[in-house]
This record gives sequence, C-alpha cells and structure tokens, in this order.
Amino acid sequence: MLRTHSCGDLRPEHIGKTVTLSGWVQKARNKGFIVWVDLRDRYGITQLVFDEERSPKEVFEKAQSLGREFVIQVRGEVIERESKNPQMPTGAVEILVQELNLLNASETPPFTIEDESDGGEELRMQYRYLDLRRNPMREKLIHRHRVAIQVRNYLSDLDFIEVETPYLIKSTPEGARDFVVPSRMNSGQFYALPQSPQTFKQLLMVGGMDRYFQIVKCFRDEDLRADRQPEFTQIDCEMAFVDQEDILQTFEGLTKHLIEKTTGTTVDDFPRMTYAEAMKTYGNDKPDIRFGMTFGEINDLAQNKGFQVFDQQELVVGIAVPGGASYSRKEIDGWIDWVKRPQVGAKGMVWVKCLEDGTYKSSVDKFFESSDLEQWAKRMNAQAGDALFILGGPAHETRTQLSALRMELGNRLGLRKADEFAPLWVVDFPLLEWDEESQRYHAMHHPFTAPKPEHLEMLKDQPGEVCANAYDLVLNGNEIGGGSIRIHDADLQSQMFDLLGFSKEEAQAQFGFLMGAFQYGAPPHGGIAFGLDRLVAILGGDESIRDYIAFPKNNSGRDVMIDAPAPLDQEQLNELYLNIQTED
RNA sequence: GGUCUGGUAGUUCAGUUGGUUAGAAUACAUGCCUGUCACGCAUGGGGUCGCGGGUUCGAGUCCCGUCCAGACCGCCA
Repeated sequence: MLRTHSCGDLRPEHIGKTVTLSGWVQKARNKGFIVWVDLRDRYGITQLVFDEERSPKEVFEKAQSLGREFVIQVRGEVIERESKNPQMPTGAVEILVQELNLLNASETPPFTIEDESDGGEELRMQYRYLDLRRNPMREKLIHRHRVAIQVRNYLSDLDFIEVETPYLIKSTPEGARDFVVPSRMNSGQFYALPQSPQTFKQLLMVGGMDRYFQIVKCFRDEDLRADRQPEFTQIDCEMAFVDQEDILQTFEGLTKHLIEKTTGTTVDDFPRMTYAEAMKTYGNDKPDIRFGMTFGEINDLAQNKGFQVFDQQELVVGIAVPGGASYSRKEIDGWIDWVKRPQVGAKGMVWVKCLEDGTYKSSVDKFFESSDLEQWAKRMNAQAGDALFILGGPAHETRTQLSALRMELGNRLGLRKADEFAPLWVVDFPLLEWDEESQRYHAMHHPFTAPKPEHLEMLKDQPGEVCANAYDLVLNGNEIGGGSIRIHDADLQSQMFDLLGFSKEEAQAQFGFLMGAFQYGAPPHGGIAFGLDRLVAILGGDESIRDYIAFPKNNSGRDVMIDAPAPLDQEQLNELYLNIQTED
C-alpha cells in the first residue's frame, strides 16, 4: 500500500497512529539537527520531520538530499507539533519519519510550484503538467468539474438525455472556417470537425428524443482571444414541442442553479432586453449591466447650435463617468487618445465636467449655454462630480466606440466586480444582417433560426427588418449562451436558403439530409448552447478561459507543450493523397 | 490581414543621453544554525542581452529586417 492517508487528512485525533504517506516534496527546511519536509498531494500538505536523534540515522541522512518535487513515500508516527501552524489544516501535527522511500527524483522545476508562481505564461504552458500541480490551477479544474456535474444532474433531472454526436462530419460554407480531416479511404475527400452539433441535435428532435443535451467539444478555425480557443466546449441543448418562453424558463433555471451552487451568491429573475434596446442603451448586444453609465442620445439637444462637428453626425451620444469632474486635463487627454486609437477609431471626443457647484465646464463652452449642458447631463443620468464623454458619428460605429469606452472605464474604475453576477437575456435579434463584402444577407444566428411568425410577411420585401426567435444569455458583459427556435418546415427552410443566396442545388447538396428529415414530421423545436469554458471562467471570477482548460492552445493556436501542429512526413501525405503547396 | 506591448541569469524583472567588468530578487549549490513553516545567516556558480544586418571610436540601449509571446481590431453563422 503506497499510502494510508492523503496529505490533507491528518488531525490531532490521529496522534499516536503510524501512517504511510506519499506525495511530492514541496519544500525542505534544513535546520541542521532537524529537517522539515512539506509533503504535498492534491488534498493538502503535511509536514514531515526528520530528526538527528529521533529518526533512524540512514533515514535522517537520506532526507538531506531531498529536492523540490521529489516523489517520496514515508512511514512514521503522527505526533503533536511543538510549534503549531494554525494557518494549515494539518498544522497541529507532523509525521516523525521512520522509513523513507524515494519513488522518483526530480529535476529542479523551471518555475516554482507555488500559488504565486514566478513562472511566466509561456513557460507554464510548456510545462503544463507542472503548472497543474499548483493549487490555483487544480482548484480551477475542480471548479470546472463541479459546474459540469451540476449541469448533468440538473438537466438529467428534467428528463434531458446526453447523446453523443459525431466529430467527423461535413464542411459547410456558412459560419466560421472548418477544421478539416482528410479521408484515407476516400481519396481527395475531407471530413470537417463540427463548429457545433447544430444539425444533429435538430435531427435528434426529429428522432423523437424530445430533450437532448451534450457537453461537447466544438471546433472553429478562427483567430484566438483570451476567451476564445480553436477547440472549446459547449453545453449543447435542444427541446421539442417548446416555444421561446419554455426555453428561456428552463435555462434561466439552469443558470441560476449553476450560479448559486458554484459561487454561493443568489440572483433574481433575469431581466430581458431586446437587441434594439441593448444596442441603443449600451451600444452592445452583450451589455455588462453590473454598472450603469447608460447611453444618452443628444442629437436634438446638441445639433444646430453652431457646433458644426455635431451638426452633420448621424448620432451624438454620450455617457456619464462617475467622478470624472475631477479628472485633470492630462487624464481627459489620455481618454481622448484612447478613443482615437485605431482599435477604437473615434475621430475625437467632447467632454463636459459637471462640477459640484452645479456649473459646467466643457471642451465646447464656446458653442453651448450652461443650460444646454445641463440637459445633456440629465439625459445621461449624470450626478454632480461626474464627467460626460460624448462621441458623434455614424450610428452603429459610434455606439460600438462608446461601448468600448464604457467597458474600459468600467474596468479602470473597478465597476466590473468579479464576485458580482448580473445575467440577462437579450431577445429579438434580427434574423439577417447585410454583408457588404459578399453583397448578400448572412444569418445573424444561423440558417436554421426561425423568423418571428408575425414578421413572416416581411421576409420577401424587407428581410433586413425581420426579427428572429433568437436569444442570447449574457453574463457580466459576456455572451455565455445563445439559441433560437428552429425552422421545422421544409418550405420555410428552403426559403431561408434562398435568402442566404443558396441555389436549390447547393442547398440540397449541403443540407439535403435536414430538409429531407423535415418532410417526415419534424416537431416544433428549439434550443440553446452555452460556452462552458467561458461560463466556468466567469463563475470562477476570471475573464481568460485558458486556466480553466487543462491543456489550452496559445495565441497562435499552438500547443507549446506537445508542439502541435506539426508537419506530416511524406509517407503519411502519400497515404492521404495530399501534396503540400509551398508559399512563394 | 492589421495595431500595440514585450523578449536581458533557471525564473521574474531593473538597466539613465550610446561609454569601466551587465545588476537585483528569487531559484540552485556549499557551509553554519536546537522548532522551522515565504525559516535565518554566510559563501559561490550561473548571461549568445531572441536572431540577422546597419549607424558609431564604442550598441543591452539608436535604425532596418525577422522570429517568438501577449492584448486588441478584423474574423468568430
């Protein structure tokens, strides 16, 4: 038996017992006459003591050579510590070691295996197996496991069944780029890895499964971000014989359950906001409603008063910055530079300080009366002591820019508290969006999303105005889930493909299987998919998902530990009928 | 595809206007230390300043190129 207890088990009631422990050497403190070794495993740390007088001579000598991360097994008596450490759960006891067995030596690790490691991101990725030994990393993976278990239990209790769908499927032109897999048995042909199990879960509904979920890997060959990986995990769900309200209720329940079970905080019923409303008041379809700073549009108040910069803009809109009246000229200039960066792209920014004495000071004092500025402040819900930051320009662009500014201000003012959870539903998304590049409509959600029945008539003449029965679940400014009621009628689905620019032949070739299925009694159905990595990270109080994935990819989509992707040798390429084209 | 930031000891970083032998902390090694727990003290080893080119009497420092990493924009139905 390699151990009788874990390194987190022993307490004063074990004093006098002889135990066997195994684990890693966290640290050895050699005091000459006595050596203490912190022995670590997943469950905790137990202090071992090797004593000149009380330990066997050869054991004491062997203990001198123990280094960090050596794997050892010890046998000894649990004794009371002479000086206790109240900070450690096992801090009242220690093991007086009688037998020491070196199970495996270790090189000195390239970074310290401690809560606050000295290792940088890249190094920790390269030695991920060492990084995972650190408490914060282990706790994050355990947190992920707990969320996943709660999802399975909750949905299973509601009669959802988990069904696995295939990973080797067919490439489709819509949406993100596919990862493809060459087929050896079918020369020149390729599978694609699923961007999501979308069509399969719909076919499961046609197949009468009624309620399906799956915690499933999805693959998208697009550029990465802190919260985006090329392979990621979804909680994919679908229900038959439901309307939008049924789905919102069901998954609001799940999300509440997850927040309450894994963070200990409670949340009220989720507010709902239409897409149009979210864009108008937050400039964003995934607003962070943990803090205010909602948009105030002031076209009617600020135009035709002699300030030409505003007069010609489609939209003039601003926000109140709490405490902004005390900003120095330099700080304000810093924010003006910030919005003018190419990533944001504003041309400039007008500011107004709402002073404590009720007067106003602004960059446009020449053009506006104090009473004008007061009305602006009112529209932006400003208090005395705030500043107004105002942008003007084309409506959509300006909203996006002001939203970026609002989020950055929220971050820097500490308004985005990691332990606060503010979920909301964003509903009534447009069905389609016009794409300038390809000069055609694209599905905003995906091509299987059902238009709102009351908008069906507009589909022919004003397709851009049609709203969909589509919804996103937003948590703290992040989209953590999105879904829709699906089309279950072959004719309507065919009409959608028309609108998206598919010929009848293309639609048949790409999605014939789905249209075929709809001809055999497809039930009304709809669903939702959650980004598990993102959800887990936010519930854990982080924005970056990488720490919540055991073996993530870096910024360029590489796994620096196993050094993937990598070239294939010629033999393997031949077998797959592939030639590599060299760049010139 | 683009913008920005960074790359100096095993690691995390400092390094002035271009000027002596490139530093600190930590890790590591050795020794000392009668209760440590971020132990302490002393000593020591450890550098292709990412790589290539250029400017200069002289480059870690300035310029050009390139590679790598990170954040963001585009992209992500």
